[in-house]
Amino acid sequence: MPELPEVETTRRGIEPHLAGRRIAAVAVRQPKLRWPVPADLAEQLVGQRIGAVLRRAKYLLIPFPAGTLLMHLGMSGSLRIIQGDEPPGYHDHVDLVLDDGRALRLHDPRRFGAVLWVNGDVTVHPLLAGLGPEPLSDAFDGDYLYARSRRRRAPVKSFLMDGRVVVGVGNIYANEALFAAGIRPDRAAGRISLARYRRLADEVKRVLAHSIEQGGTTLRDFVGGDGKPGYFKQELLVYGRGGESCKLCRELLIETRLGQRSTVFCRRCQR
DNA sequence: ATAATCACCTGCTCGC
DNA sequence: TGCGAGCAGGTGATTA
Repeated sequence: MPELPEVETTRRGIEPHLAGRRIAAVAVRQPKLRWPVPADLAEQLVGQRIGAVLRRAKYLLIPFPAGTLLMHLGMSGSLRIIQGDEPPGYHDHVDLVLDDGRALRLHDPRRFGAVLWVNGDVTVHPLLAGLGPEPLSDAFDGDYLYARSRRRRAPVKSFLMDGRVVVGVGNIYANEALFAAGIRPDRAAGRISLARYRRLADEVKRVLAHSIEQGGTTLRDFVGGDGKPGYFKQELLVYGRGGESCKLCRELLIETRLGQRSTVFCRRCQR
């Protein structure tokens, strides 16, 4: 479910309900996520007051004086605010119970998500230390992409989805941004001009920012922290449309596989 | 260093 | 209706 816009939508949805609250209890019904949920999580969190909910890449971070709660939604995770007496359903693995009788509940069928406690400076944690710039920051632009891509033979789509290059560009938005920029996803990253990378960086920013405005892309049952679905899906131009006709030129869209990921493009509009 | 593949896990759709 | 195959929004670990 979650790409960057969905994670950001979640962050915006839950933060107002968490800020200022103290954590009254922690319930872990299934500790086997991507990594084990720490057995001493409650000891770190109970009694602590939440100030803010931050995001770095697709990680959600809740900082405390002694360390940071780090969460990731993986492929199928979602977070929502519930009334504390709502009984947990199947795949409702973790609750952070708040002092106002509500709770933050993690639901994650595939369990690729994570809930970790990081002591001290979270930015030097191995999961975060090597990450590339945020796509919506000024550090990410066409000149940066061009410089990082020289002599790289991997497909530009794989390059764009590499978190060490830039974070937060998942499969949906990589497909969409490459279509918008008119670049074939299987072109070698090192063989694309500066001008075209400038266009690509602009389209990545535009597509992500617009999707965040729409509340993310709802596939299956994603809902933001406020329970509202995302509205971006209806605007997807290529993702999930393999075999259908291009909305710009009517050519049949090609669906292939790059780096094990479903890839859709138009061979007329993208070169 | 870079590129490709594997792995984690459940649920759903498809073809037979 | 049942069953195996393949696929799904991510990304760290492992292998060439």
